[in-house]
Formats: sequence, C-alpha cells, structure tokens
Amino acid sequence: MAKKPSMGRQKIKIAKIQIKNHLQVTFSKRRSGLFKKASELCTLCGVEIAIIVFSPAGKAFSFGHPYVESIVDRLLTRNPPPNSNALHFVEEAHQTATVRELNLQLTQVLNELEGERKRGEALDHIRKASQSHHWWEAPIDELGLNELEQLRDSMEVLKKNLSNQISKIMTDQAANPSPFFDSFDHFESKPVQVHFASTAPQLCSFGYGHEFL
Amino acid sequence: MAKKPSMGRQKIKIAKIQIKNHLQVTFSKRRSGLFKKASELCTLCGVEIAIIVFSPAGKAFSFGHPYVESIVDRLLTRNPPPNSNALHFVEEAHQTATVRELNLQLTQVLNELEGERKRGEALDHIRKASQSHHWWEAPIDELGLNELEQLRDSMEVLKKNLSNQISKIMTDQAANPSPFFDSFDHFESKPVQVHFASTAPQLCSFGYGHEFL
DNA sequence: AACTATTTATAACT
DNA sequence: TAGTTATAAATAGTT
Repeated sequence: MAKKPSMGRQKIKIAKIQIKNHLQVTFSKRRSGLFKKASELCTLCGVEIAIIVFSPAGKAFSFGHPYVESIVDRLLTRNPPPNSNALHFVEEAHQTATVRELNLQLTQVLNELEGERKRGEALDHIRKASQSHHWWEAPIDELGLNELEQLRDSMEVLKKNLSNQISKIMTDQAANPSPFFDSFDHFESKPVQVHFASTAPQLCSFGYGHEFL
Repeated sequence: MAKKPSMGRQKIKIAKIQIKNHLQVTFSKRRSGLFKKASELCTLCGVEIAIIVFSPAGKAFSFGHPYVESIVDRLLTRNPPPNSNALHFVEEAHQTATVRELNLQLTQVLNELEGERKRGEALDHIRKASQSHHWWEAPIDELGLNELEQLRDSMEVLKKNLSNQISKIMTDQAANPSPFFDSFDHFESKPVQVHFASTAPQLCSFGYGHEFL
C-alpha cells in the first residue's frame, strides 16, 4: 500500500528538448498554459492580445482577443488612439515624411544590428581561432568595422614582430625584400568614421519583447 | 523586532482590475511573464511564436521568434484572404503598405538586434574572462623560417580580405541615396500582404485558443 | 489524462 | 520602477 512518491516537478534547462515524445507533451502543456496566461491578461487588464504559434509539426495555433486578424491589422496600420479620423488627413500629408523618418530609423537600427552581429561573429571567430594553431586562416568576411580596425592595428604589431624575426633570419642568408609589408602603410592612415546611431525612437527593447512608443 | 509578515501572493479573481495603478503594475508584470513563457516555449520546442499586445493605453508590445512578420505572414499564407490575387490592390495600398512594411521590418530588425546584442555581450564576457591579451599579438620568436613564411603568405591573403572588407563597408556607407532598400538586400523582401478582414478557414476552437488544421 | 512534488510566477507591500 | 516575501499557479516526471 505504499504511496507513490513522484519526483514532482524537476527543474529543467531551457534548451531544445531532444526526446520527441517528451517535446510534444511539453509543447502541448506549455502552449495551453501560454494561452491561459494570455486569456487572463486580457480579462484582468482589458487589453487585446494575439498569439500565433507554429508547432514543431508546422501546425498553426492561435489565440486572439477579440480577433487575431484585428490585432495584427492594428499593429500593421499602427492605429494609435481611436481619433484617427481627424488625424488621418494630416498623417497622409506627412506620409512621405513618415516614410523618410522610418527609413532613417530603420537604417540606423540596421546599422546597429549589423554592427552587433558582426561583433558577435567576430568574437566567435576570435574565440575559436584562439583555440586553433591556424588562427590566421580564420575568415574575416564577417568581421565588423571595429574588429577590422582592431585586427588592422594588431596586424601592424604582428608585422613588426614578423619583420624583425625574418630580418634576423635573413641576415644569415640572402636578402629578400617583401613588397607585402609595404602595402600595409596604406591602411595606416585610413580614417574610419562609421558611427552607428544607437537610437530607436519608435521602439523600445525590453526583456522578452518590444514596445512601440 | 516585529517580523514583517507579508501577505504574500493572494488569490485573485480573473476579472477586470479597477484600480488603475494596480492594473498598470499587473499588466506590466504579466506581460513580461507571458513573453518569458513564450520565449521558453520557443527554445524548448523549437517553434515559432508571435505575440502582439495592445496595452490599456493603446501602446503596442510585441514578441516574435524569429520575427513577428514572418509568423504573421506564414499564418496569412495558410489562410489566404479572398481577393489576395488582385494585383492592383497592392498598388493601391502601396503607400500604406510601405509604412507597414517599414514598421514590420523595424520590428523584426529590433528583435534580431536584441538577440545579437545579448549574444555579443555574452561572447565578450567569455573572451574577457578567458584571456587578457590578444592571440594575434602572441610572440613569434619560437617560429621557424618555414612557419614564418607560411605566416607571411597567410597574412598576404588576410590583408587582401581585410582591404576588400573595409572598402566594401566604406562604399556602402558612402554611396547610398536610399539606404533603406539597399540595406535590405540582406533580407528577402517579399510582397506585403495587407488585408485581414478575411475568414479563417478550417478553424478549430479549443481551450484558450484556436487550431488551424 | 491524472497525480504530486517542486519550480515558477506573481499579489501585496516596500 | 525595482526589490521582497508568502502564496497561488504551472508543470516535469511519473502512472
């Protein structure tokens, strides 16, 4: 008549579940939980929420209050408050300006993204390279400007070391001037002036999502 | 020394919160919790999720993995609007669609940026923690002539790559009358579909959401 | 799907 | 807005 002492809930790492069966169960449970949370938030705060989920099998699940379509449409059209009637004309008049503004913001953000991405990848490369004996063969295609500058400066140091070392060795042998090193002077005075504006006026990043101001 | 016996979490009824201040706090906390849950579900099950929330004040919050747009687009593709084949409709809505598209791009780029930024910070942390000096500044005293020559050749290649990379970046930054469209060569730009008054065929209701069969 | 031991989220308060 | 604490709610492992 022993009771069954279940292990109860165990702490898990938030990483892709490998066991397929387990994954399916977890997906089902957590999707249900997510929708319930959304439903409660709707009721408690009187807000509109839309959730779209594609299952591992590619099936679509959605939650929407009042409707998924209306909320998606609202986001896309950027319906501010319900007084758009009076503002509509003005907004249309400034359509071009708005587009231009958005383009500017988007460009800035894209630059920022590009910088961050390259930076991350560069760091990744550097990390991997530091563990390798052939670090100098690491591709630099995806390095960002900052990394390239850093690399350039570092290569300058390395060049000097290398130059000294070769000279030392060459002293005992035939002299062999390398045109390669001369070309480095080209980069010496290269001004680098790409600044990434860290502004995203319309959107705010936070914890797990984004806020449209 | 009287202790401080907090009431702790109290059970609440799932109904519209009346106290405005209280509602704001609850909204903020639960929205955060909802996005976290969504994030975990994404990671655990490798699924795509988009969430759109409009606050009581009408502000838009969104969560998307990988992008809100791609998920919305995927849902719409599966449930096509009745007159989606009308080409002139796209032209008619071109202005609006552009704004919408820009907003969407901005959203997805910001999502991406946040991820990259976190990743970069993490890598940066790892790098700083693991090494105090740069690998490329390592002494080369112990290298032999063959290795030095190999190194020199490698640097030749690296230098070319470096040169090309810097030139490319400088060119991109310098000559861009319309940075938005050029910048978006990185993304596959798809035609914007704007019309959501459609029905959702093959829709199944269950617990808190819907399932598209 | 049902059952619990636990973890996690969060209501009330600072 | 951000912490703290006690408690409600969600859920991982199991049946």
